[in-house]
Amino acid sequence: MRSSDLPEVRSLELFESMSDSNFEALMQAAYLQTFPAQLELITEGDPADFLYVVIEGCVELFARTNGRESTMGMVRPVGTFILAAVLKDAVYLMSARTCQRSKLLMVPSENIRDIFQRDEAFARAIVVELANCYRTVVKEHKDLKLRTAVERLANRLLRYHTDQGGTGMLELPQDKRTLASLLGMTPENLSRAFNTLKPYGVVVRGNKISLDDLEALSTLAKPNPLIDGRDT
Amino acid sequence: MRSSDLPEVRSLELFESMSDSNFEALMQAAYLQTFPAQLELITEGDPADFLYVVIEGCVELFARTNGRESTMGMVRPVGTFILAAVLKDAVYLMSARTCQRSKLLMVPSENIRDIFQRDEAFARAIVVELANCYRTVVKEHKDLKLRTAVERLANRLLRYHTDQGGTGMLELPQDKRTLASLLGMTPENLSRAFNTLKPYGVVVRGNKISLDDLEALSTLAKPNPLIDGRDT
DNA sequence: CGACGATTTGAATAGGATCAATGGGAGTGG
DNA sequence: CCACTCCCATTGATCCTATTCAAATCGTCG
Repeated sequence: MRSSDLPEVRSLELFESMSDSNFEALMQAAYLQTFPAQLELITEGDPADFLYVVIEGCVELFARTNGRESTMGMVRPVGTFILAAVLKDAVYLMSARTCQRSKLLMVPSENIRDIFQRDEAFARAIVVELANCYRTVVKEHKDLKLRTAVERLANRLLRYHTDQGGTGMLELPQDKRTLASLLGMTPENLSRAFNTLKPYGVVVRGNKISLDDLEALSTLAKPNPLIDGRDT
Repeated sequence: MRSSDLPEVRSLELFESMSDSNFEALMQAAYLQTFPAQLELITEGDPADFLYVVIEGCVELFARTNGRESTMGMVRPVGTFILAAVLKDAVYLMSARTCQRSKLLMVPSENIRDIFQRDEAFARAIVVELANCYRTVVKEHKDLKLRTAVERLANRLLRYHTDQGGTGMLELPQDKRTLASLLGMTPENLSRAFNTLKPYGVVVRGNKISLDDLEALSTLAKPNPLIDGRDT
């Protein structure tokens, strides 16, 4: 792989504490590749051959069953996906596709497991990463089970708003279609949810949103750090 | 703690590969305690002081927000809960209460983190356990997002049926009220879902169910190992 | 037997999905 | 630069699912 990409990978929490030689070994075995948009990278049910790291672009995790499909998450630089399947040497539970042209690092899962056995610091970093993944999904699950569609949207807008600096403006980081699926609703329903939020100061112009009455929106949304929090 | 309980704890996947001395140390620091039914053991948002192991009885994990409440999972002997919060030294994301009189082992989280640092085998076991937890929640999340209430119930019945030996009979391992919440619906709706399944050979007598037409039920349920599978 | 909680049933409502049709850019090709 | 096309998003109408509220029934435990 190109060494210019190494620093950002190395600085990933997952890789930063491992030994130099083990990191070298991992990178030796890894592939760095650019994929076009809308390419299905992995399919649920397939054996986990690689751990993926998103270097540039964006990847959508999704799941299918019985003809239906739902977006499970989005991965942006610099983030990894399907770590659990790799560690367990199991099949993927989710499929993944590129949203845009994307540069991905693919680390063979054998090498991950191998070095995991030998590098204590790496093993510990993996635990932290896994625990984060776990807690993220638990929060999403709570979100879905405890809130209505409008509440989920309201809280999501507040989260994006905070992430993007809290200027009263925000940009949706994905299609409304994808956002709808991520929030567990149909595109039509998302559109109506935006209308429902209009009286709360939510103004939509394409994928740019302005929040003109944060207080009202927060009162409706009732954000909860144990669901919406970044880290807690 | 009582040494008669040690073997079953020791044989937990999480503890079985760690060194004897570290296991001793963990157990020295741990408390074994019996709690009455319906006692709230931990509350989401509280700091994670202990890792819990269910020795006898049953514990319900649940979450609350904004006045609503939902069952997130059930833990039976011998299983652990809230490992991720303990490892991250973070707050609990879920609350827990006993369903029945239950005997629990409480291991101070400091000791867990301490030995996790020192015992490589333990660290590895933790990764496996965490990966399992993660994949379980992902499956539950897929279940909720991709299936209707009736489908969720049908698949759940098939799973219990298999777990209990596949004799055509099964027993619900919890209240219908709790099952409903676990499946993300109201008790009333669960009752109606059972009625919907009657033409598919599902006969309900209290918490005892018989499945008289497995083929029809499976055709409706379309079970998917990537959602319903125990281990995959 | 009586009381209580859990479950079931019924009726009305609300929330979301589906189907169908329209509007609105972004990109393409003339 | 403009017209065309295509896809996404929105809107409307309707249907279906699930929730809510209310009441009846069942079962269990004192």
